[in-house]
Amino acid sequence: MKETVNSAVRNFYIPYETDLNSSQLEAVIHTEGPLLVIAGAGSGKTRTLTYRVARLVEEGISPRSILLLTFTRKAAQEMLRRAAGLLDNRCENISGGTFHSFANNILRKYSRRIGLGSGFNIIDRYDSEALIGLLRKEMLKTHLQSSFPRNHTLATIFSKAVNKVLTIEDVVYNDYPHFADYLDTIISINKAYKIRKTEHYYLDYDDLLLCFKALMEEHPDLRQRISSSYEHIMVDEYQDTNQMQADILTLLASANKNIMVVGDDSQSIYAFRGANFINIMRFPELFPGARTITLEENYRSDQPILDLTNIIIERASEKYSKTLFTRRKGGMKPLLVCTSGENSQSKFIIEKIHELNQCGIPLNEIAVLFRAGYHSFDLEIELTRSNIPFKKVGGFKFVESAHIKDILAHLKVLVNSRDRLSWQRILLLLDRIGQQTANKIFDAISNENSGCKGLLTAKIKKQVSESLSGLKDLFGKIDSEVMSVYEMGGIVVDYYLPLLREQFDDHPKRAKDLEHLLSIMERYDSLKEFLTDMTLEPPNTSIDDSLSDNSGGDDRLVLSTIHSAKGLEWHTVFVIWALDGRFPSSHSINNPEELEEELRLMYVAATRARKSLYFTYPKDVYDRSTGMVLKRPSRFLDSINNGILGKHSFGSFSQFY
DNA sequence: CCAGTATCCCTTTTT
DNA sequence: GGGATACTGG
Repeated sequence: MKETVNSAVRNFYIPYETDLNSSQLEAVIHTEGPLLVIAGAGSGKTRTLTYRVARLVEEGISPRSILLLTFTRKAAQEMLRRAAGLLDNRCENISGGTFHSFANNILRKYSRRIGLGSGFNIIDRYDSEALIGLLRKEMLKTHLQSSFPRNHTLATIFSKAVNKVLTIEDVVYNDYPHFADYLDTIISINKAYKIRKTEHYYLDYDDLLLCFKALMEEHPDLRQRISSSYEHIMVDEYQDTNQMQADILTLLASANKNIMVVGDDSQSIYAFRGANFINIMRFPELFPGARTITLEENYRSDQPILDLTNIIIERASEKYSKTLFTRRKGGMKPLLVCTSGENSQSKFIIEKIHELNQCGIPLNEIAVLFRAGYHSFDLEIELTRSNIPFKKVGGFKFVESAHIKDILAHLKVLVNSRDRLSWQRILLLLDRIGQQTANKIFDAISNENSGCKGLLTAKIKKQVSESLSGLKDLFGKIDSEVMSVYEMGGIVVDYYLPLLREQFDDHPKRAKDLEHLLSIMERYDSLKEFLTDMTLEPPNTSIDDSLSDNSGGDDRLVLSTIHSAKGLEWHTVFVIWALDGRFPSSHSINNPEELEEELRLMYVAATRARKSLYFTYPKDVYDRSTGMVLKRPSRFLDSINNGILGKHSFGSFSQFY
């Protein structure tokens, strides 16, 4: 390992000195000891990581002992692919993925050591809420008081406690003081939730991290083995990690201190998930002797865009100070456009897209970004009408729609027959079976103790038994030992189609989604793996997208939530609904911390643009929650002088306003 | 105990 | 403007 110190005298295949600027180069060749890279938007963060991966491999580090933790698996794959392009395909063997998927892999490997038996199911947020709801009903018996927190809120509280490494009590007192009276009940539901998860072999997202941490803490031999097997650790998007993840990193890096984290405190946008950009500020304390390198040269945006984004982020109160600069002078001034209504906002976008297209800008170089998934509904209708192909990223996911979850439930019980939530889902689809009957059937199946084949032999009342005959046939047909994932999926879909037609009036559309799901299944050899991926890394595209998948090819306009646009860039970016009360949402206006996160979100959106940037806001929108008419543009863009941000209006305005 | 109807809630963002 | 929950009739 000492030889790396003298790397300057070694010959490398990749011309690092010419390909990288001086800060990037410094980050790439600093391979020993902790390193913090503060990377401004568009400053070549991915480039730096990619070159560093290649550099480590060139230095002779075994790819398997390099760990690259990223925000999505796609990001990791993309980086490794690019590194392989620079060097060779050794780079593909690097261990990479999200914290959650990495934890999942380790836990599968050592599950027996922590009493998890041979397997576990990962439940998503919806399942976890459903389970909490079940327990709440069982425990409270009496009817829900309207002021008692909803399932969703309970799940949020539980999750925050885990991710911020706090007690339930802390979270309730800090963030939900109005529920303080219910504290005891909340705590006991949390306890019951934990117990129930163990009984059913469920791990929720947070448990993956929690168990992983426990595994490392409680088993020094495993900690030693795991941490010493990763000589180098790299973490991308560090500003979006939380306390729990920081703890895990400390454990992972306990054997070798070669840990590099990259992030931008100004782009921290996941506080709602427990992320805390303070993490990145504290890295030097956590790893004494850490080197800090700042990347400030922006390669993405033209000067006028950068002028604006620098002003936006200046309003943030706490940050590592850095000022981005570019050598790309000239270019178009960003524009703030007031439109007469939501629909004229959509019309404006469409008009501009036609213009851009005529100038030779391909559709896939244009993106429309928004705060929340539903903000694009009207635009989606207008785009379809104008025959402009698009793909939507973020918001509602394909796997979250009822019909997909139905299919997955049938497959989940094959893997884990104790999966009560899935059984419920399956059984409630059937006629004459409600909550109670479903519970009885579930108990009967569990008593058989013969996996999901227990359904075939379980003692169930005659009348009910008739409703079950179709389902029995189904499980009689499936043999998970010999069938392929695709085959099993096909059988389930055949069984399900009649139920689909009965249940949904838009069944033709949904049936196409099922075909899409089957085509995904074709790529998998193991059912377990398929189900894990559907929970841990589900396709991030919306339902509609699965239909338009084939039309328009790759040249499609991108509609995306700002969260899902992280790390990406386009020639032209439109940020719609830049209306005060929507962005920032009226929800966050009274909370300085939340408001600041909205500001960073606006910053992330604006810094996605290379050449042109538009903000649009419809005027005079009625806001239900506050009963106010929203008239002003986002406060993050208000009172910025015309020299930096141009102003326009579009559409027909009533003269009375 | 199921299934249909009334009512109330909230209404980001994602692993 | 929708989804989940509560209530009620059968």
